Amino acid sequence: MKTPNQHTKDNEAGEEAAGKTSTGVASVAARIEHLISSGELVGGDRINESALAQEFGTSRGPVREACRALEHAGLVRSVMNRGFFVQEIGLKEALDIYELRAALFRTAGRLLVERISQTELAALRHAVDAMDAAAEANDMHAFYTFNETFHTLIVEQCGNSKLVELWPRLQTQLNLFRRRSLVVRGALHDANAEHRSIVEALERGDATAATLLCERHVLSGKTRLLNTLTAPPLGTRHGRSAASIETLSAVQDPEKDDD
Amino acid sequence: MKTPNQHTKDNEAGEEAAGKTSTGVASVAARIEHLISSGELVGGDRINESALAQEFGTSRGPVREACRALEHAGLVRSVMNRGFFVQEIGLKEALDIYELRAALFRTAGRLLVERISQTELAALRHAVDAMDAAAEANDMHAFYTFNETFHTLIVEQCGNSKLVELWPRLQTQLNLFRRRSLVVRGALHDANAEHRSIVEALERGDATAATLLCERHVLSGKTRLLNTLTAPPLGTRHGRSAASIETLSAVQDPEKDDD
DNA sequence: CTCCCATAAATCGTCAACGATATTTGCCTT
DNA sequence: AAGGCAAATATCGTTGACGATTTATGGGAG
Repeated sequence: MKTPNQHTKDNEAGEEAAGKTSTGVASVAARIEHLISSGELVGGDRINESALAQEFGTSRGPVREACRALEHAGLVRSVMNRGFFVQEIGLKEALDIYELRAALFRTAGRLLVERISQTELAALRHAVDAMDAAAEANDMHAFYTFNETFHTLIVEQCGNSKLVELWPRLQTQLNLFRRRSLVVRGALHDANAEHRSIVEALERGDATAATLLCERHVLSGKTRLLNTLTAPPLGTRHGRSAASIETLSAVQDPEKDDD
Repeated sequence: MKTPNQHTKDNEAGEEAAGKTSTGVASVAARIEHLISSGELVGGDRINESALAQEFGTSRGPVREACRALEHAGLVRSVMNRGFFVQEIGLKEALDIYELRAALFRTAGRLLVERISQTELAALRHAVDAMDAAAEANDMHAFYTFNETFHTLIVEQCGNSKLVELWPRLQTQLNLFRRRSLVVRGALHDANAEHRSIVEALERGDATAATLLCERHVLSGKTRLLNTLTAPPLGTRHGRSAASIETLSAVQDPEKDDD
């Protein structure tokens, strides 16, 4: 898939998936980001520039630059004379991010109504159907994937470049929140019902409905997160099977001592 | 664990926790940002690392890191093997930023209603009154200043740290837009009327009104920008007086105090 | 035995230097 | 003379090294 032609003429030979037009720094930043999102680097952990440089087969310069970029991206913070630390995302900040995502998604929906095409609508419908199927099959990973594509589709087609630029950044920050993907089974159907109503609003061209539904969908996600946090961690509800609650992603924080 | 004996360092007190504490890099980034906002570096211009380094009395390393940070801040873009270029903000992107600001300001208003205090309300009222006075006196600079404080007050007190972090970044990006501060005289009163109604909604604790008014205020600003752009640059409309249209623009801030 | 201070190790922030790539200039060919 | 190719310049990306500061370690005093 070629990315739609932007406006740069000197962008040739699709380099890497990162898409950043810079240098190896983008690759290094991506790898650090992966280290973080994969859980190898947990919030609050210090980033050893020399070690990372050696691991990446590069020098400290690019690592430093990547960290500086990630700092403004909100993934790490820099402390004077002590280096870079992985940003810790507490519950408060996670909820704050949900608010921002709601605001952005709302705007995306509002803008998208005016310019959505049939093919994009079809793609959205497909994603929703796939999520329904995944929810039925209890395939959390598939659900998670199609959920992301659904949101990404809406955001990336809304036509607001800055919003497109901002959305994944918030998503990544949110992924720093440890118990991110603790999803209750029933919530999947709820969430997808919201997805479906969003698509229906888009089909009708109902701007106000799409706007409101998009906002409320994210805020519902915020509520769902709160529910999963206040609710007991494992199935005390039915006790039928641990499968009713899936921890899609590593709730692993085996050992973490800092400060 | 040891008592901090000699802590007589006269650094900027109480800023370390914010993450701003890094090194001279922050200072370099600030200076580059100032170079951009002051107009010495125009959109599309290339950033000569060596020259800047020499001008700042530092080396290329910090300059590079600062540029990398500014890249993720949206002020510059990096092109492989060609360096950093000042980001060009066209009309389309400026309008996109207005949409984002509207979404964020809307959320700020919604959140602020629940937690605003009397002192903050008083501060807002003071800003509005000052803006009215400035509008009467046709003092564009004062109006601009109090306008900024008004928005900043609302944003910074909304309680959403991520929003507080994001708002000034969008503001700075918007400042890259060339004819940013082309303001029609009558628009000042309109804008301040919106300000006043926002404050009134906040006083009443009317959440829905505050939310809507905040959003529409920014969108009105977007419309005002469009009007100033589509309208002829100097008063050919009424021809009454050139004073009816003020170009605050070239005003290029006498003193841009870095926060 | 505990606490405190001096010393040692580790790591960061910064710098100057080296190869690599883009841009410019000048010469040669048609 | 115009266009294209090749050398020359300028600038970038990266590297390794050097102080500066923080953290860990060990010994001595109370």
